[in-house]
Amino acid sequence: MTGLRERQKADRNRRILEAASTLFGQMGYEAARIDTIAEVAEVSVGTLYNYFENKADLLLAIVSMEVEEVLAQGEVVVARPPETAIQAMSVLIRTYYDHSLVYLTKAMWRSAMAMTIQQPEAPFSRRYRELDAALAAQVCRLIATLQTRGDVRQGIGATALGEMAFNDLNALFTEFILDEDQPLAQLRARLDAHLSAFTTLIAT
Amino acid sequence: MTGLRERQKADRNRRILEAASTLFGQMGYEAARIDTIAEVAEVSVGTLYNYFENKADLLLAIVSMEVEEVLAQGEVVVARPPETAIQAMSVLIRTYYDHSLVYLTKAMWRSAMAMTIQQPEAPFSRRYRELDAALAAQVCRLIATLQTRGDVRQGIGATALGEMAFNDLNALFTEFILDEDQPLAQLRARLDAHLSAFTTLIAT
DNA sequence: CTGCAAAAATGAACTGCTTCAACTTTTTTC
DNA sequence: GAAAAAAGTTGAAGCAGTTCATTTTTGCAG
Repeated sequence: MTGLRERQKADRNRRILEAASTLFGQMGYEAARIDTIAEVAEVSVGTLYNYFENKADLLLAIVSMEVEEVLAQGEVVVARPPETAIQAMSVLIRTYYDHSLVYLTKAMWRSAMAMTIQQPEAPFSRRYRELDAALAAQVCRLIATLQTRGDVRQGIGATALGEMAFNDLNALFTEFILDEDQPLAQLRARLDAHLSAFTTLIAT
Repeated sequence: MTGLRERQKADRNRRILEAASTLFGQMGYEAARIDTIAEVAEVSVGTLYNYFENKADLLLAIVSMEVEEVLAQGEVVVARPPETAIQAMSVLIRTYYDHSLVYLTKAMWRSAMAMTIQQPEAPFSRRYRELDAALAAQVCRLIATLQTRGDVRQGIGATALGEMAFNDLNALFTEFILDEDQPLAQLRARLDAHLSAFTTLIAT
């Protein structure tokens, strides 16, 4: 693990990710040229392509790091869920939403989403879907907890409910990302409206 | 409307769509070259780009025609919905699902979806989202009918329920499209599982 | 330390979508 | 019906992402 080759490899990987992250943020995903990223990372274009399958793959590596952070934050909420069912759901999903534009722009999200759809077999597309599934599972676990606590009616699996909720909240997020004019506040408002309807359905 | 220029324009448009449709179907979206499409349509590449913004836009024009057909078929179901709530929903959504691979391949769907996300402002992306909204509205209308008929509980707006259901069914469809190995039968099975949970939630 | 094999880096060439300045056709004007 | 204007067509050049044969570097055995 401490061989020269290993260390150089890890370092190049880091430099590429750092360069890409900076440039995507500064000038947007589309405008950032592979040549420029390679130059800033101090590797050749060919080497960059030894480390990442293509440009979108590089972006998805960055997106994945972002989602991993959100997952960790969500874990805190699930561990100690707020009082009411609607509050608990609202706090968890806001954790997701509020974090979404810290490191990434809407354009970056759009490109990342587009790639996972277009090339579902690429390694980082798989990783992205895994993380997405992990987020959905987190929502399911929250609902299961609420069910145990007696805030959500029995008779329907927490997984079924959680996946339904997640799919809905994901759709809201996608619409938010697609509309450059929609502010985060509006996304939050729409979230609350949907959660209100949903919790009415599932409340005891 | 009968000026020479108008007629030539309509004819070129038709020829391009026909050529693209044939080639996408025959050899797949990625493998079909713009040059080839232009050649088959008997126009120059430049002309093709006068009629369509880009390759994906051309694909979306074809996808739109497909969705329009599905919308018309769905209208028949909504006009005379089957006996039970779960049957009604199942029949409507199966109308959507079953029709989806008649003219389009999974790869074509993936490319179309990816483009609407990546370039939301392109004219046919807007059109695609409009059609998507029309499908969602159709589901909402079905639920409203079921509500009037007394099969679905009052107190929650049919639109809220319909949109939630649609987002869920859309997510199922997206997973189907992303997985080249998943057969239509499995999508139908998953649909029934989700609808079962959903109708339990919303039934009177 | 030297030579050899394996691994990795390199960047010029390639690919296929897209653009645009020059050209052609159609319509309008007088 | 000729001339001017408007609309539309054309294909070669441009562009940016990607590939791959060549070169360089690293690890290892003798």
